Amino acid sequence: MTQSRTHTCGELRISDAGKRVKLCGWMENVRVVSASLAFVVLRDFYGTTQAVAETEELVNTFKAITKESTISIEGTVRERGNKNPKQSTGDIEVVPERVEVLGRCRYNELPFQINRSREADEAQRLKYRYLDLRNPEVKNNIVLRCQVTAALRQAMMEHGFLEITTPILTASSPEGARDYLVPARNHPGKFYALPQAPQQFKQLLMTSGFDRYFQMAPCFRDEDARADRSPGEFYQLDMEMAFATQDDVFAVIEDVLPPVFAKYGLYNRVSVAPFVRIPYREAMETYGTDKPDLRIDLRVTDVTELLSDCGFAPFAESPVKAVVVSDFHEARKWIDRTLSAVEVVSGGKAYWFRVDEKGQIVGGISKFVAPVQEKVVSALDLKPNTFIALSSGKTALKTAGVLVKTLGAAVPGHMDKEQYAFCWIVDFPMYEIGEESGELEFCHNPFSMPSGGLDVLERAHRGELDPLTITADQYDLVCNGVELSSGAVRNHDPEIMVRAFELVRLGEADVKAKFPAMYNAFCYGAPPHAGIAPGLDRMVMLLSGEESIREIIPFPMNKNAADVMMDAPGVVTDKQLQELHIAIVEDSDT
RNA sequence: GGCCCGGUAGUUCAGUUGGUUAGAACGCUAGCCUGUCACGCUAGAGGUCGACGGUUCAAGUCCGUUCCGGGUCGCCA
Repeated sequence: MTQSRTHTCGELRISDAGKRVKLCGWMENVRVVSASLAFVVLRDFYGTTQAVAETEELVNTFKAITKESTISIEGTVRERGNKNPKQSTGDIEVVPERVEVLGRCRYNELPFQINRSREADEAQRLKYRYLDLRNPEVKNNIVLRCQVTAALRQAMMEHGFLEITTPILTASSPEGARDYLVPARNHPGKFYALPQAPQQFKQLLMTSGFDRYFQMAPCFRDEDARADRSPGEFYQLDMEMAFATQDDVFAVIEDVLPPVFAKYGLYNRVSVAPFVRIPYREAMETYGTDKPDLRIDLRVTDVTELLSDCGFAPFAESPVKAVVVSDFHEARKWIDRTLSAVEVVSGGKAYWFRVDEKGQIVGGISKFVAPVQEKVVSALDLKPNTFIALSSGKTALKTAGVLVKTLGAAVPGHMDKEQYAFCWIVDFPMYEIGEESGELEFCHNPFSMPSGGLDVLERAHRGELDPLTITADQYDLVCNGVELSSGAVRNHDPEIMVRAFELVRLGEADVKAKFPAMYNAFCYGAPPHAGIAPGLDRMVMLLSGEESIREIIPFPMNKNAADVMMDAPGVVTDKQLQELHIAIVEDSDT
């Protein structure tokens, strides 16, 4: 290229008519109208511009170039005879005098058509992600991600936070998710781990006196994927504040996130500070989940007393939960389809009956409910045309939560969709009875400060208080039913830490063994501190409206944590293995 | 690891109770077309129906096994 481009493909307007320009880009399409008339669409990052070929020679030149080759076009801008109001550059076209192929596309058939790549098979898209990203619809999500990242970073700095990067090669942490391990060449038999989160480092920074820390932190967890959970790696807006309480953290988040959501999201209605706060137990009881979607007006009602004796076997000696949906007019087929979708998602059974237009209980398990119709109708205040979905057994609450979410979204009139509705889930329990062990265990993480501090723990140790009633100063940030983040006021006191561990039959030695740096550091005078880490990927998902997390990651891995484009994970040479003191052992179990 | 859904042309899909030569759209190739913009028209090429095994006179279709992809439960302090 003797001369660089003068304009981008999204730039030229009617006022540029007459100018001599040079454009570069991908040749998206050639529309051949006759032997001596063709229109060429040139695309780059910024947009598309049409060029016109008006001689047989030029038409043949373009016909000979494969689509998606990169080319440069030098020529003159001209007002179009037929303008295209749908295009920002639709008033003009370029009459080429010189066309040069810069990078020839060697294939006349691509794995998928660029402008329709979103419809293509996902494995193909991921293998040819560099082609997929040529599609403006796909590319725009990545642009959005950059803008959101930049806006969050700027807002955090305006709030006095310093961005500090923490190690990627670090120590394996004993709890939580599976670690990604990295063999240490100079330490035979030893491994680094990729951080599941910069948790301990940010707490150490607090101990060092960095008052307000944040980081666009890469986190690595070797756990299975979901539609909203990328396998392997993800990013968090990780932050921590010294001498801070729960309210201080909430205030920062309530100040930082809403403007970003309003500016870059699909909806400009966004919760304002203070966000609704819902205690964990209340959320579970009324929404059937710890990540309620406040845009939905349905609630879970406990009907155990009302229905456990109705003779329907699955309700006997089991909690029974109901979701009452008013103004319901869907058909039987719809009900079957919707409830079976609920069962797939929740893993539990869903039952139903409804109140018809005459006020009679009909359909589903009505045979069992009709005999106690009066009691049920008055207890639940049932009006005609009401649908009642029910769940029971071990998964009653969870299934009810899925019912709320599914029915709320599917039945007209129960969801005010076009908004970002934030809430805080607070007062998480500190301890629970472990399902396998049957003994007291930490519910979430042992870093959180128990509400009430040392005093509460001492009372629990003395048997004056059920440890299961102890809550932690721990909180989740939820938006539209999506868990964006967990956070907590941390336990910065070694003594409280030890006492907290002792309740689950561990002691000082265990604390020291598990978190040596943090325990030692806290023994040198640590500030009370608190923090949170909203997931960047999930936020961008909400803002873009995408339902798959892969749509907002530049180069995502597939469900099985494989990068089919780079062929990772892949085999390595024997020499590499030797240097790392690694021997491959075949799986022997059958 | 369990469960659910899917795998048919380069791509996205249809394919009825098993039945003659497996179709459509887009894309591709060729021809026609002087203002297209999802250009249009005509013709053509393109298939190991994921793989293996079975049932049957006959399998894309039924059965079994297996591989791959997605969703979900477990898991994700």
